[in-house]
Formats: sequence, structure tokens, C-alpha cells
Amino acid sequence: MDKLLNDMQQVAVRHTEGPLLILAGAGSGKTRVLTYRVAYLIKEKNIEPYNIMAITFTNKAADEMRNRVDSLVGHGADQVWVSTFHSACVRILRRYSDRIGYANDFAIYDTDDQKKIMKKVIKHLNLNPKIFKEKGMIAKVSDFKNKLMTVSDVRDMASTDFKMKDIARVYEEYQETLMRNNAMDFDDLIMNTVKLFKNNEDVLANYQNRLQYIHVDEYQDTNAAQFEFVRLLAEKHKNICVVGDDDQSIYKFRGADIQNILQFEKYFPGAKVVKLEQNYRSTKKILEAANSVIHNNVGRKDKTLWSDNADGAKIDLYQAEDGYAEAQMVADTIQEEVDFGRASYEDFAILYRTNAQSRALEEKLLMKNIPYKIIGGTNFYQRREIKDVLAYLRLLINPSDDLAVERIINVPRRGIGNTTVENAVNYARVRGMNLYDALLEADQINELKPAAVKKIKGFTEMIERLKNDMKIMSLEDLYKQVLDETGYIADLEAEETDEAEGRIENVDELLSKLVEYEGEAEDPTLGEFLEDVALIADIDNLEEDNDYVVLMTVHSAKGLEFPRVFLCGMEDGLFPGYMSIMSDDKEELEEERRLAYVAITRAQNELTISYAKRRMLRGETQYNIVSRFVEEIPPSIVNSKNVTDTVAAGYKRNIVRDTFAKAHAKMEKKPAVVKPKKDIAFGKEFTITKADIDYKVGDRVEHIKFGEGTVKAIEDGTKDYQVTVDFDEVGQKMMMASFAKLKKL
DNA sequence: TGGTAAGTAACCAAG
DNA sequence: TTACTTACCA
Repeated sequence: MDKLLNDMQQVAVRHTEGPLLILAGAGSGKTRVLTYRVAYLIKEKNIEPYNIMAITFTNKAADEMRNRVDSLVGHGADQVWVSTFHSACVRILRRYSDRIGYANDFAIYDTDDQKKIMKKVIKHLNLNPKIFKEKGMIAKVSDFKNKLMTVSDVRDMASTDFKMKDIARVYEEYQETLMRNNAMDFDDLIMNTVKLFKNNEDVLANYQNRLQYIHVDEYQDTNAAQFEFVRLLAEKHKNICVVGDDDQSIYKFRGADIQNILQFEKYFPGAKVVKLEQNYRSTKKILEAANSVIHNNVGRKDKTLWSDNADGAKIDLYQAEDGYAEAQMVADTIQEEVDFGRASYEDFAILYRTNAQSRALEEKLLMKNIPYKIIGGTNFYQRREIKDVLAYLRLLINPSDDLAVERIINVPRRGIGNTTVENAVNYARVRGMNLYDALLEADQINELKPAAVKKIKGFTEMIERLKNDMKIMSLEDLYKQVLDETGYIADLEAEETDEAEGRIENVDELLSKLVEYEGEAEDPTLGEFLEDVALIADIDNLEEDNDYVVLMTVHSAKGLEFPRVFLCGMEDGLFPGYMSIMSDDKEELEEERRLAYVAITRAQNELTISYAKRRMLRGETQYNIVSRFVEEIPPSIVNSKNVTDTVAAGYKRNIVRDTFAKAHAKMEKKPAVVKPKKDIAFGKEFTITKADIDYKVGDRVEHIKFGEGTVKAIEDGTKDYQVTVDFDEVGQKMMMASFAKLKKL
């Protein structure tokens, strides 16, 4: 194995005892090091595979690592516990959840379920939904859990802050509701496991004794709860090896604490630190671009990636008129390269900052018949019909799952309306029972009319029948039986719309996934299937051996590599996002820059960066300038194609950029938005005659929306003038002359 | 009670 | 743009 590893990699592999921090730059072969290290422990150090653990963030990464260890070690490798944080915790909790007051068949609630619960909580507590928005509250609660803060911690912290006190009430009620439903959300999985460990020495000791060598991948993205989970497990043997790159920390918004990696040596005294700085992935030019961007960040461990790879081509920079033209360019380029035999579809990845950008790209790829796959966005498992069917299955194994009951009690329509359900919910609540049990004794509920009771009986009897079926049937048959008994498919078929047809296809697709699971699993159970489904990540659906272009957000692309990468929408306001530009917290912009770094370092051979002058967002046209991150790349390694703004002339844009940003900030909390004028909205090309403007710097002008102001600057673009005006009312703004329709006074 | 029309908030990223 | 909520009618 020695020849396959460089010196530093070997050091990392061979340092098996005690804490080890591997600072692994992008493309420096960290997965290789991790897998070789596990193999080394087994083969050279004679450690039982059973005593080794490796934790990743996604199932995909876990599978990959498992396969690679398998091929290195062969026998016994399947005994290594390779898993994601979430599945590891679920596995532990399934065994011991009774110790923290949960039944072992607890459900796992996703974002959608969380929303529903939160909505009820806010309503039930009579809080003003204008102030206590469910999304915001979910984020808060998630934040608390990631920091391992309990309800009483939050309450203590609130002291006299009455809003925080209300938030504590929300948190409390939310938790109680989950508990009543015998359900946990994603964050609970980690927090509850930590809680379990802390309150049950025997349980912790059990795992500590077993897991003598622990590895954590993507360590820079761990949050406080995950840190504590790992720390507890490693406390006894202290053989903890973490791999991460502070420059690739991009999940602060979901609680990742970069200090976990920056302070590793403090938390684990005597830790050995190994830096992997040789990049095996990208060309020198791509690496130089990445390095020159990330060097603008202040809070980072200093390191510089280098490479022995070829110089490679310059980075292409392309300016498009709008998002569609950008997508067209991408599609054309891909098709051309494939037609010329210079690449195949699978070589390409199209990356973007936000999922919304995928639509235009998808449209153009579709038009050219280019095979593609979009990762993320609306996930298969979030589709209504899938959630409906899953809710039936969930109810069969967990009668406490009120949310599931409410979801499907009237789907398909059984004439059980809101009022009926509400009466039953109240009945259940008063008696402290779950909704399904209340339905079972519907005839006891005084508020219900006999007709309603009868309909409910029909529903519960059906569920009971299905429960019996569950005992005797295979999963496949049970699934079919559910569709049949409930009339779910029949109902969709009756619709006779394309949409309904699509839904039926999806339901069938879920069936084939179930069949696949049943065929593969050792001891298939409905519960385990539901669990797998709940913990699936978008990226897990990416299959490497298919010839298609992949589209995904930069976040999803972390950890992946592609021969050729398109990085789209590199515009200020989009990437970096508007919020991070306006934020007082400099760290936010640094996180965006790390994200840009991640994006650039995904590319192996060729990188094309593109941006658009205007972009449709929420039905409005927005005007942006090229991303500041693009300007951080040395012009000498950039090949500007079709670039008409000043960026082409060596990036002298920073002053304007500042004016631009400040003008927006003053104006409103939104970027400059110009409603498309009717006469130009349809035409793809509208040439702007430059002679149109009759004002000059210093003149007083009037704008239809912003009122009167003084012209501060006029910048000459190829197709249009960019005019900066200091308006009396709203401050300085920069705009395209043709759209501004400024009138000289 | 359920369906449709009008109205409105949202997109920043994910397990 | 779209998904989702509220209002209103059959």
C-alpha cells in the first residue's frame, strides 16, 4: 500500500493511537487515507473490524467508504461500523430509546412533518403568527438542539426577554407534541443519543468498549451535538481520527461549528496534526483560482494546496444576457463537446448556488435532448403521493403517529372533514390519548354525528384489517394491499389527468424501491424500510455509472469531483447571496467564499464560470453584476468569452460594487428590481441605442419610482450605459440607462 | 363540507 | 414564478 500514498498520507495512516487531526485540502485524497487507515488497523494492527467505526454525513459517502474498505480488506470488512451520524444514532436509539421515554418504534419526522407540528404549536399557544413564523421557529428549535440546549436551558437564558420566553414555550410544546406522537426530528436523533449516553453509563460504556477506533469524515461540518456524540464515544480509548478542511466548512447555517476543527488540539490534548496539501484532483490553473479566492478569507488555518498535475486550460468566463442565455450556452457547450467526442455527458456537472436556478438549465438541456439528472430540489420522498402512502405505512407500525393519521384520514376523500377531525383531536387531547385510539372509540365522542362516526369506523376498520395483513403478508403484498384497500390508486386513476398519472408512476416507483429493499435486506421489516427512507439524502441518489450530466447546488457537490464543471450564476446578490453581502457579520461572506472555493475545487480539468446580466427571480427581473469572487481570480488565468462589462478589462469594479451595494441597502432590503416593461418583456433581443440618453454627470433627473436626483456617474458599457444617480429620497442607485427611463429636468 | 377563486408570501444552502 | 393560505359559494 505504501507506494500508493504520499509521505503525509502515510503518516496519517500509520498514526493509529491517540487523537489525530487530518487537515485535508480539497482533492488531497482524504477518503483514500481514511480507507487505508481502516485497512491498516485491520491488517497490520490486527484490530477487530468490529471495534472500528467511521462516521460520514451522507449515505453515499458511507457506501463509498465501505466499498473501498471491502476491496482493500476483503474478509471481515462488513463488521466495520460505517454509517452516517443520523443512522448511527437511530441504531443506538432503537435499542435504548425506552431509557429516554420513547418507544422503540419511534417515527422520524422530516421537514414537512416539522412544519405541520410547528404550525399547530404556534396556533395552540395563541402566538402571533406574524412574529412567530413556523419556519423561523423550526430554525430556532433546530439551533437549540444542535447546541444541545434543553427547554429549561432556553428558559434560563431568556430571563427577562419575553420573546425568548415565548420561544421557550414553543420549544417545549413542540417537543411534547413529538413525544406524544412517538416521533423524533433529525436533530433529536443526535441530541437524544447524547442524552442517552450522558444519563446511562452502562449504555455509553457498552459503545465505548466496542468502538476503540473512531473516524469522522467532513469534520469541519460537525455541530456541537455531533461533537459531543463523538467525544463521548472516544473518551475511553481516545483513538479518534478526524478529517476535515476548515476552508470547506459550509454548513454554519445548520449549526456546524468551525471551532470543532480549529480547536481540536485543545479539546483533545496531545493530538497529532497532519496536513495534506498535495492536490491530486485539479489542474494547476484551477487550483490557482481556488487558492486565490480562499486567500481572501481571514479566519482560516493557513495552508496552500499545490499540485503536480498539468497546468491545464484557462478558466472560461462567460457573460450571458439572462439566465436562459446562460443555460443555452451551457447546453450548447456540452453538446458540442460530446459531438466532437471530446467528452461524454457524465464528465459534466453544472453547479449553482440556489435550486431555483435549475429550471432554466433543465429546460435547455431538455430541448437539446441531453441526458441529465437534477440532485436535490423537490425530493422524490417529499412528493405528496409518496408522503401519503408512507403515512399509511407509518400508521401501521406506530399508532401514536397523529400526524400520519391526520394526513390520510381523508385521503382519498372519505367525507371526513376538518370539523370531524378536530372534534376527535380535542377528545384525544383532553384524555391524553393518541388520535388513532380516539378514532377507535369514535362512538364515545359526543360531538360527532352518527354519520361521521360511521365514516370513521369505516376508516379504522380498514386500518385494522391492514394491520392484520401486515402480520402475514410480505412487504410487497402489504404495499399493494394498502393501495387497494384505501382506494388510493383508484382515486388517482379516476382523475384521468397527466398529473395523476405521474403520481401513480411515483407510487409504483416507491413499490419498486420497497421490493428492492425486501430483496436485499437480511431481515426486512417495514420499520427499517421507513427508517431508510427517512434518512435518505438527495445526494444518495447520484449513481456514478450512468452517462448523464448532473445538476446540483454547490452544497450538494461537496465531496464530489467532475472532469468538467460549469459554475453558473456567479453574480453578486446570488453568489455571494444578497443576505451575506448585507450582513454585518463578516463571517457570512467568508462562508460564501468557502462555498465558492468548494465549487471551484470540484473541477478536475476544466472550469467554466458564467454570470448573467439579468435574471428572473420570483417573477421579477433582477440586475446583478459579476460576483466579487470572480474578480478574486487572477485575470491572467481567465479566458473571458463574450464578456462585455468592465470585468473583462482587468477587474476595476470594486468602487462601483460598493456604491451599488450601499445604494440597495439604503433603498430597501432588496436588490435592485425592475419590473419588465411590457414592450420588451417578450423580445429576446432588444437593442439599446446609446444615443438615448440626453443627460450627463451632474444633471438633475427624474425617475418614475425613485423621484428626483443628481447623476453621479455614467459608465459606458457595450450595449448600454450604467448610470449612478443619487436620489433625494432613496439615496444612490446604479441602473441601466435603457431601463431607468430617466428624464432630464 | 368541500371545492374553487383570489390573495400573498417566498428562495439560500440540507439531514 | 409557484406553492400555499384565506374567503366565499354551492
